[in-house]
Amino acid sequence: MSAASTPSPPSRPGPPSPPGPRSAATTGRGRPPKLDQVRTVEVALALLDDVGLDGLTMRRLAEAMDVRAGALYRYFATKHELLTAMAEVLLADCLDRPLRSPDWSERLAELARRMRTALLARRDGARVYAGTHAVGGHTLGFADALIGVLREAGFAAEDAGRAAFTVTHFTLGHTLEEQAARQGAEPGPVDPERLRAAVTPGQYPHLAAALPVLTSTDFTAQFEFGLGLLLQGLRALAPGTTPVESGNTPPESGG
Amino acid sequence: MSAASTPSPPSRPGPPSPPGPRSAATTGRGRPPKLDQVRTVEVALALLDDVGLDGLTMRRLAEAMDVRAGALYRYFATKHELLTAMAEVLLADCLDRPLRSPDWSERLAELARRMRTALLARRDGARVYAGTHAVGGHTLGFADALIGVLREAGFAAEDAGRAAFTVTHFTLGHTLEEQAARQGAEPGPVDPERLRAAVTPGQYPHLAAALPVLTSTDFTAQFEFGLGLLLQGLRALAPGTTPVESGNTPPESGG
DNA sequence: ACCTGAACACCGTTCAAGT
DNA sequence: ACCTGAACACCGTTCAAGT
Repeated sequence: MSAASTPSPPSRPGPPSPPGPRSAATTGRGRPPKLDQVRTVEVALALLDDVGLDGLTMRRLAEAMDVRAGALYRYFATKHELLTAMAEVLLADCLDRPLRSPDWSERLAELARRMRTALLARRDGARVYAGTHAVGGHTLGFADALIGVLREAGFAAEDAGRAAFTVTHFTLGHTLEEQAARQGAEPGPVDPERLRAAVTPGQYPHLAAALPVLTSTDFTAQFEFGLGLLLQGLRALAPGTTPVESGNTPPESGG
Repeated sequence: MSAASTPSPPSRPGPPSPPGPRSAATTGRGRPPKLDQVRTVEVALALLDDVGLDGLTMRRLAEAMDVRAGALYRYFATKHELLTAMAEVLLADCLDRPLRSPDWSERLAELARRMRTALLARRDGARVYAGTHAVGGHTLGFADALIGVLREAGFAAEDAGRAAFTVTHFTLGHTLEEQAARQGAEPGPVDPERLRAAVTPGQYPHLAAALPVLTSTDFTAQFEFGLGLLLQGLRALAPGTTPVESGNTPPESGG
């Protein structure tokens, strides 16, 4: 809602693509198109929630939009391009409200939590995100915010970039596993059952000892633990860490 | 090679599966089968390197084994089950040599590095691993080793389990992105080019400042940075950290 | 016991032709 | 300009029938 920018420019640069459909009427002549990029992505995301990534086909999406499958290819050159547009929208709400905490590590944590929440909000969201490389406004804006928090904390651009990668990769890996565990991993029976059966205490003593936490469904606690480790490591690495009191104004007050 | 254990027991427990093919001759009567689980997984991994995960179909695998596609279903109930067996073999070499370092955090790092190396060793290895939930000997053994290192360092089983998850999720997320970046993300042009084009310094000042590291191809440095953050966080959390000297014997010398 | 042949119910993608 | 109809070249999976 509100002032969310469109996920990608309407006219694609590549020569093999058709003229360039906008999100609404193009010329004003003739009847309005039944399809457009924005609505197609919306319907695709709704369908994703219904049938999952493996069930999301161009034919089913076309049916949901009351159109033949071939018509979709006027707006997305490939299914992968559609998935990329979907991934872009997944992150749409991550920056819709300000980061209030004065503590940079808390602001960083908040961004990571928002990313996890955004991916969890739709069925197979993490898989969609992992399978694409969106470079739209939401994705780039999120990455910019992540690096921005770190640079304002005094990190050099290089370390800030690396740390942002680390946080993103951990969040993606965690959410991928969480989402797989939450819905029984596509086919077959539930995971903890198989794990319990496979872990023979004699062969895997440490695994057996940790079995309660390994089969726990408190994924938030798991995520916070990992995030805490990363933040702890970052704090130890942070430049100019005056141990306590003050130290709130960023070194560059440019932005 | 050597004494690598078979990835999974030959007879499957589920009632809807056929009798139970072993890896070689079953009765000794009749001509030997053209297929078996172990060889099928080997050929599938070789085919994966050739054609990638998206090109790996049951029909192509069957062709590579000089058999019709239907025959594969005597050994694997679904394609997903085959992929799970492949994922299991991916980690086969992770524990084939001892962890020599006396420093627990270095042993943990070594395990994470071996996991990354194992996933990178085959095309789309990280995607195969992420898409499955193997519970075979190699996967469980690796998890047991990870938790074991942490418990020997004095961590309680619960924290050890959570930390093992964190390391695994980071490694998976990183390797997924690394492997995607290494081969131009399936279709389309290379990523850094699109990223450079999309990052307008005015809109994304922090992204622009970090662009060199974001488009760097030194993935090992990136991985080591993230791993270092995690280890730093773990060291700060480690119980009974006698700063230097001795402290090598695990709290329980049972196993 | 193990595999073939043939089918079922789908896929993503292309493109002439209609309107 | 936008969509349909119809096809192309595939998929995963099942299962009677052969040997």
